[in-house]
Amino acid sequence: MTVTATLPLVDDFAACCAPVTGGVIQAATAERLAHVFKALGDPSRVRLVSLIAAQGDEGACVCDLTAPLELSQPTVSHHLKQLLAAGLVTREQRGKWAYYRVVDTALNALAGALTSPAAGG
Amino acid sequence: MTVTATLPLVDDFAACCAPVTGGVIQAATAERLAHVFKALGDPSRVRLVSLIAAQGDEGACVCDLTAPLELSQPTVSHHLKQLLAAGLVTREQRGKWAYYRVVDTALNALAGALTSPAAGG
DNA sequence: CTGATCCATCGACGAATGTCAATACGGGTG
DNA sequence: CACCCGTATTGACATTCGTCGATGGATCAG
Repeated sequence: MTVTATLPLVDDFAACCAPVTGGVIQAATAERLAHVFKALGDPSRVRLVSLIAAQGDEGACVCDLTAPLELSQPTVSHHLKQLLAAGLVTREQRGKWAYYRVVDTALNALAGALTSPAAGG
Repeated sequence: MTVTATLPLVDDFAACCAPVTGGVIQAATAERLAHVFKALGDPSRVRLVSLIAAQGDEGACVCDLTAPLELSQPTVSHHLKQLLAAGLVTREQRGKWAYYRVVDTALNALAGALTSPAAGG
């Protein structure tokens, strides 16, 4: 695994934090990264992440998310499912409500896949 | 606009670096962010960015990109167009060839939209 | 000018996506 | 038990997307 790139896009994204910039990434890695990016590739889902993040540890239930997005409840559930599959949020059933929380480490890992390896080599 | 979020997703992505975590983002901001994320939401384009980044300042021409991706030349051009529209790469016509380069600042800004405001806020 | 090379655009096609209304599931409440 | 409420799933639909082959435009070699 030669390291010649000046860029980012971790070579082993799933393996956490990824020292990034490991030259050209593998096809499988690209697929995993693209899956996460695609989850953020819709305005509604970006807003969803922002709204959920704004609730912090408390989490946000679906009923709080439909109004600000002006979307139907099934559509919101659909988007949440994709964010969940991408590992960007977690789901916890508390009584009758489902609470979603943002996975900060996932966002940080994603950011790490984008930025240079701190030029530290 | 109250600032209560613990999260990211810059409130003014286009305005650079974005102090991020400015509470809930605007719909327009979400749209711009989603547009960029969507550009990275395809495995081929993620690999493309990685391949181009590996060429550094020299840049990469299309002819060097079709083989590793095992895609037709029109398809690669199509993907490059999207990356260009998202501001993730630049295009420079040098003689007969078109050279693409990665825009590091765009990747950094995107990463900034994902990470917390350094917990300093 | 003729031909070859690099690249972008066009047209087409199957597949995936975002959205909704309707429905089903599961947990509280009476 | 029956009923309501919050959520997920299903089915449908128009739109977008990823891909290719064919074509066109621009540049370099003869």
